Amino acid sequence: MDQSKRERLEAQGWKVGSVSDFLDLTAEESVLVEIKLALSQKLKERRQKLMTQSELASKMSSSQPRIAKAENGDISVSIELLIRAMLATGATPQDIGQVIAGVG
Amino acid sequence: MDQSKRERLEAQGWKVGSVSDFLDLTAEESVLVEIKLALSQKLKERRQKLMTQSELASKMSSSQPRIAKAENGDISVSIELLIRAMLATGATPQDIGQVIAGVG
DNA sequence: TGTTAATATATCAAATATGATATAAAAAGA
DNA sequence: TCTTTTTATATCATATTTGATATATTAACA
Repeated sequence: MDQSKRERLEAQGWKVGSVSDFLDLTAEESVLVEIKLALSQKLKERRQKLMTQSELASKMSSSQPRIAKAENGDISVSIELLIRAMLATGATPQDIGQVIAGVG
Repeated sequence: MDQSKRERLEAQGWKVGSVSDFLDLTAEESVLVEIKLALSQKLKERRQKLMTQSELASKMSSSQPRIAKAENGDISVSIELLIRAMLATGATPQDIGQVIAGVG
């Protein structure tokens, strides 16, 4: 993993003290992180083409700040919320599956 | 949706009072339920070939009862846990993506 | 520039999900 | 059958995730 990726993770609260600490994440843990980041990024991409964060938030009875966190890979956002948000942008299960399959 | 599917959902705690109540789920909500059920089923299928529920539970520092709930589509199990469990059986992001893409 | 719209950050109480434990039920094998 | 293993169910204190709110920052644009 390169420096910039690590910094991006750390900035969002992922407990990454150092590269070697990061390597202590099990393979499964880091795949999970990567899945979340991939969903975040795709969500942002889709949402920006269609509506504001506030509009998306109403569509799914959430809040604008939570959408901002979802799009920025904040650690407090669950995969569940990311998927709900993707669906609210009109993404199909195929779209979502493709994003996840693209990890790794 | 047929009667048996509805009964399966209700048995797991999904709030499905009647067929028409069920239809009040937004499209997004029911897709989310279907994604969870699809992951549950695939998890059970994979796990059974490889190990006991207890063994899987240790691998991911969870508990046997929670694996049972995950495999049976219990409403208290998050997509997050389902994905963690899939990964602990050796599933790849591709495997998981394929399951989700297959919904709908 | 100034004004407005959009996004980001911080905090928090309430809701939900968690692993643990105990134990019941079912399945597998003698 | 009896015994052991495996899976299911119930309960619960703890931890995590949630939407809401307030507000700061940034972007868009007149």
